[in-house]
Amino acid sequence: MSCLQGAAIMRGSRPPTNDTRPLSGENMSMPAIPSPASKPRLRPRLDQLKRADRIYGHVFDAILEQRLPPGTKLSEEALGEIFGVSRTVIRKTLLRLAHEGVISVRHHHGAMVATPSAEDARQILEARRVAELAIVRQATRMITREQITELQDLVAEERASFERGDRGTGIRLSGEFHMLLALVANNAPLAHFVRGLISQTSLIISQYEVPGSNICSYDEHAQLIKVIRGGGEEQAVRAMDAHLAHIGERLNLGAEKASTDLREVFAHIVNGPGRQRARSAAAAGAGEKKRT
Amino acid sequence: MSCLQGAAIMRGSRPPTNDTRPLSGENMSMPAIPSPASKPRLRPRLDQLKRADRIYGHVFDAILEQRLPPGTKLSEEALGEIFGVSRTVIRKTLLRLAHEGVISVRHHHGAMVATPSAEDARQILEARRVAELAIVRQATRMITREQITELQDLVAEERASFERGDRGTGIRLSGEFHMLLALVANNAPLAHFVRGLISQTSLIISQYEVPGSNICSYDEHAQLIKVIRGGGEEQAVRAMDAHLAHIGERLNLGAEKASTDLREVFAHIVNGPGRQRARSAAAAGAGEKKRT
DNA sequence: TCCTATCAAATTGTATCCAGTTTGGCCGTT
DNA sequence: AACGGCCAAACTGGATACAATTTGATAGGA
Repeated sequence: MSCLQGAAIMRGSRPPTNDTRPLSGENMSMPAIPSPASKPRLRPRLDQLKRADRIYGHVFDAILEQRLPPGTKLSEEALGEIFGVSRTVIRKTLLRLAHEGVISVRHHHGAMVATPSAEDARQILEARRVAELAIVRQATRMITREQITELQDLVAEERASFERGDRGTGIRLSGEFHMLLALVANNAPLAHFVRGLISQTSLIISQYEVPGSNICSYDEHAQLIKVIRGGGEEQAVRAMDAHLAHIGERLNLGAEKASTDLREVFAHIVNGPGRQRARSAAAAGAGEKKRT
Repeated sequence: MSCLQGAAIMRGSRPPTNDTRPLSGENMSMPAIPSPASKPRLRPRLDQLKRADRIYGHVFDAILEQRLPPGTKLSEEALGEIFGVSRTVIRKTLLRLAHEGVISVRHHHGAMVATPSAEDARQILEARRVAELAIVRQATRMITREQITELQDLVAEERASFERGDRGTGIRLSGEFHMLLALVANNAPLAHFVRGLISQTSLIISQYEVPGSNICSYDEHAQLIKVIRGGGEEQAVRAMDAHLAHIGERLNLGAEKASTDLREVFAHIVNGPGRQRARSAAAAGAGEKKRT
């Protein structure tokens, strides 16, 4: 596992729903992502964030660093007790995480860490490809010398973290690399989109990565910087494409994990012998995605 | 204005944060968007949605159809009274709308319909271009004859709505066209992303469209279908690119609207003669986007 | 012994209540 | 008369209390 998770940059720079500027007439509720021009301020001290944001950050990090593996139940009461707040704040946090796709929430069933299917994984990686190729192309056009230095510093940190065995920080920084690149491209919606995809990629990796492949990708990041600095758009796009492809190659998406969608598994059965309750399942599934 | 707003398909098919499937082992909290293969069920009756979803839908539609113009204050108490629920439910709804970028929420100031800046608009349209070009390419590869028929029916409805003067429905259907295309491409994250961008485009149009340009785009949609049916990916991409470009051309993004970011307007002033409170503004603006 | 139905514990969803913040108005001072 | 500060009303943020739903367990019957 390597190079595709990210946490801090995304969390810190985005006091999400209720930050904002106090005296502005214009206003875009798009998550406030600082442009690279103004000292991105990657990791604002957690202390000075609002409680809800702090909790969000902690849970987010825990998920990305896989201390909370996919499928883990996230009880509102338990979380509230842990962080010393009422369920109100926890619910707000969970709603945000759900919206970003890292947890799934079911009516009257609570929240759990998302367990993307192989098909989900395929779609997410493809979406990342679409977004990040556009980002790297734009970034190659716009990047300043200062920003190149920032990226290089980031990769240096990333490498240092991995080399001194601090895998957690390494994973985080490797995600931040992709985020910082997105900020360079100066497109807030795209950056926000990629941020979510990166975090979901983390879940995918923890589920589908083949055991042996513990290759870290800071060297690919360094290579990417070189190409971007060179200014060749198409070359940069190809480099990013290859980088993302390598991520996909380390996954085993061929065989779906054991636990898949039950209704799909038993789709051929006309009407199960089960209790009448089976009906409610079908009804609840009305507006839901159904691939194939 | 035409062809870029959308409401129903997105709302209806997406009992957002707390829908989900009841008996599935796999689970992806990505918004559940039905695939085109299974009768998309574009407009499930509002009656059978949960209250929170119903309210969300009503507000969402009102914003997209510009019955709630940008800048409108959305008081929790007022909304709660209108829909006959407590503020709790309203807050949940507002959080969701904020996540999707159609409203902006400020700490202790409440929610208001978003007023994207010209720069926001530029970024949103560019993001749409990135996403929709990829979508149309993929859709051209995968589309079935059935899906082509669905798209044609949709455009027919769209045209009929406009021709009988039902502009509201027309606007909705014209957005649904883009959404349906995204569903054909069979990539849930991309479809979700585009959904948000489409709704934000609606806000942009209501702010920046030049008065004269009341051209409706069902003919361009029909043309797009033809090209897609033809199967030429590059041709389809070019057609979509042109279509999106036309949207941008109808906007006046050159001169920022009157009300822009105050801090930017008075940036050249060293330190306003104002009360000490000016400081808090600067502090609150710490983690916020700062273009240029 | 196995199956079914009823019931209770647990947990989420919703409403209400209290606290903190903002904002506009009023009053005193200069 | 104008400016600055104080105060109260309005509204949002958070916590607690109550209602609804799920789910596992237990008792009854075939």
